[in-house]
Amino acid sequence: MLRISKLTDYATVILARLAAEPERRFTAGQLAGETRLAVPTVSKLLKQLHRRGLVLSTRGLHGGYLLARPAAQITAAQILDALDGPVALTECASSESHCCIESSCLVGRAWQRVNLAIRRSLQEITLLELAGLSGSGGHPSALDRGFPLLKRGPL
Amino acid sequence: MLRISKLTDYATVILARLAAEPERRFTAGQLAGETRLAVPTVSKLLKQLHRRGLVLSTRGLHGGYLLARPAAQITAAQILDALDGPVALTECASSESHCCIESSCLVGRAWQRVNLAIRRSLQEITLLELAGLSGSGGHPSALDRGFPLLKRGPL
DNA sequence: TAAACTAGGACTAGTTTAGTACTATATGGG
DNA sequence: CCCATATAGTACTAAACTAGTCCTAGTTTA
Ligand code: FES
Ligand code: FES
Repeated sequence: MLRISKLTDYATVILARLAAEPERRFTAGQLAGETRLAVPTVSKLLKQLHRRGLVLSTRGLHGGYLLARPAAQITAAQILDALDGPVALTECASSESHCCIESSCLVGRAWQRVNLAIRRSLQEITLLELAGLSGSGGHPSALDRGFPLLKRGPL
Repeated sequence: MLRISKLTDYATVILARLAAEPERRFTAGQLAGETRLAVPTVSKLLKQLHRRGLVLSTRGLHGGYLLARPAAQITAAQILDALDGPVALTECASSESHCCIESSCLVGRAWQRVNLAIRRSLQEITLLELAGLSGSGGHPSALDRGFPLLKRGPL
């Protein structure tokens, strides 16, 4: 019903691997080997992640990839945005695609609010947590506090 | 990044229309006319909604569709499930599709938890609110209270 | 210069989504 | 009884998107 693409999932796996050893520089091949993903796929994803500024890259011999910033500062929302782009929950409500109904439609706005709420939630989830590394630090996870999904109605 | 299908959006529009006049029996043609959607599409969606128990149908002359229960008792989650089925956020984590990684992957579980949290949220949102009818009643909307998206970590 | 990397884009196959059409079935009125 | 008007179900087509592969170009170091 709500879905993220397989590639986005893979990207998270890759980022999680990078997060586990923030100092180490990985080549696409190494990451592919350690995550058991196909090399071209990993390569493609890393390129995309680099373009969006989530990883740093070094070219040439002994080149490779590195997390651009601490895992705690990378959110689930950023990862999703990097790969799928800022697609809205509904097609109508997004950008300027004019839905034929639009005028008679109160629903679009409602979905849009739900969408925003979900986004806000995803911004609170860091790569640290996705990678299962959150327990180590003493800081309280964003997941530990209940946070409000939808603040005040009406939609 | 997170998307519901256009058809699901249409279905919501149709349901919202039904919710606005709960007593009235609409034919597929009438609903299509009032929502400015194509008749075959509306018809198809109504059939689906009937199969999932969200609307009641009457066949034959003077037949038509009716909301199966008060709009306040129909949730966004139910609507999404009715049309897209219970698709999980990630493909891996869902059902029994074995991801090639699986063992080395902590990420799947994390996404799954996020998914559950979102579902729980969507169960709190009723058709009443989606249709923009929530303001009329005196009852406090589920959206008015902040509710916890993710309770206790770690993922 | 040669080897080991990343950058970028083009391309293909597969799957999903959206939309349409057609047949069968139920109801009620003339 | 028969027909008009509805829904029920299924099957089909076209378009869009996803996943994955491949190839060429550019960059760095030994
Ligand atoms: S604006 Fe497109 S369905 Fe509401
Ligand atoms: S189980 Fe499939 S990517 Fe994690």
